[in-house]
Amino acid sequence: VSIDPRSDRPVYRQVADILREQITTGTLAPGAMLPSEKHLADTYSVGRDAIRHALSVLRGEGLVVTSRGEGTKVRDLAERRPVALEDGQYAIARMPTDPERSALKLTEGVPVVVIYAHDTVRHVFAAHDIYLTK
Amino acid sequence: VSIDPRSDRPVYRQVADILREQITTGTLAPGAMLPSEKHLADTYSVGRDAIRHALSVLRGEGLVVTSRGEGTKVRDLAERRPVALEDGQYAIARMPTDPERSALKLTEGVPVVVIYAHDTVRHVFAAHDIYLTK
DNA sequence: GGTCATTTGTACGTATGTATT
DNA sequence: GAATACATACGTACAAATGAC
Repeated sequence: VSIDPRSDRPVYRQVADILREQITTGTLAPGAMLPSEKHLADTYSVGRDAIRHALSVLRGEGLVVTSRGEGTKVRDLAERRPVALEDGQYAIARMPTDPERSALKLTEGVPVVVIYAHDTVRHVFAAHDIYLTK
Repeated sequence: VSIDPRSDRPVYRQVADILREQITTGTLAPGAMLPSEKHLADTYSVGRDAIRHALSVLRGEGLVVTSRGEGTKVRDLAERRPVALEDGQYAIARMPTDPERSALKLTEGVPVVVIYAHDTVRHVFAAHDIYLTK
C-alpha cells in the first residue's frame, strides 16, 4: 500500500483511502490512536498538508476525531442516535458557525444538523451523532 | 475593516467575518463574483492559505459557491427547497464521498444530506440546497 | 506547580497542474 | 494559444493545547 504522486487521484485522497480501509477493516480499531501527522507524512513520504487534508476528509465522514495537542483517534462508530422531527420543525445541515464549534467541541470538517421550530433554532447536533427520522 | 494578525481570532476567520458581513448586508449581492483569491490575499495582506480557508468556511455555510477556473460567487440565498421524509426513511448529514462530490459537482467544504429507505441510499443532496421536514 | 517534548492549529511562501474564459 | 483562477502539494515557522515527568 503506497502513494503514487503521479496518479490522477490526489495524494491526500490516496492517503484517506488507505486510512479508511484500515479503519473499516479493523486494522485500526475504534478508540485506537492514529500515528501523528508528522509520522504519517514520513511514512508515506508526503507533506503534512496532504496528511491534514486526508484527516479532514475522514473527520467529515465521521470516522475519526482530532484533538489539539493529543492526536487523532478512531471514533466509536457505536451509533448515531435517532432524532425525530416534530410537527412544524425542519432541519438543515451545514458547517458550524464559530460559537457552535466551540459549544460542541467540533474539530475541522465536521458538519452540524440544526433543528428549527417556527424559524427559531431548537437544537444543534454534530452531524455524525444523529440521524433524522419522520 | 482590516485584519489584525495578532488577534486571538485566526486571520482566516477574520477574513470570513468580513466577507460574510458584506454578503449578509448586500454589499456583495447574490450572483456577484468575489475578488479572486490572489486579489483578496493582496487586499488584506494575508497569505492565499488564509483566503482559501476563509472561502471554505463560507462555502460550508452555503453562502458562496466556487468553480475552478472561474471564481467564487455569492449564492442565491433562500433557495433551499423542502424535502419531506417519508415513512421508513431516515436522513444523515456528512461530508461527501468522492463519487458524490463528482456527481453533485460539489466543491471543498460542502456537506451532503443522504436519505435512506430501508438502509438503502435513496437520495443525496448538497446540504445547502434543501431543508428537511416531517 | 512548572518544564519539556509532542501534537495539532494557523500562516506564510513557492511551485505546478487543471479548468475556464 | 494565452491569461486567469482555483486545486493540489511541497516546504518552513511559530502558537497553543496536551500529557508526562
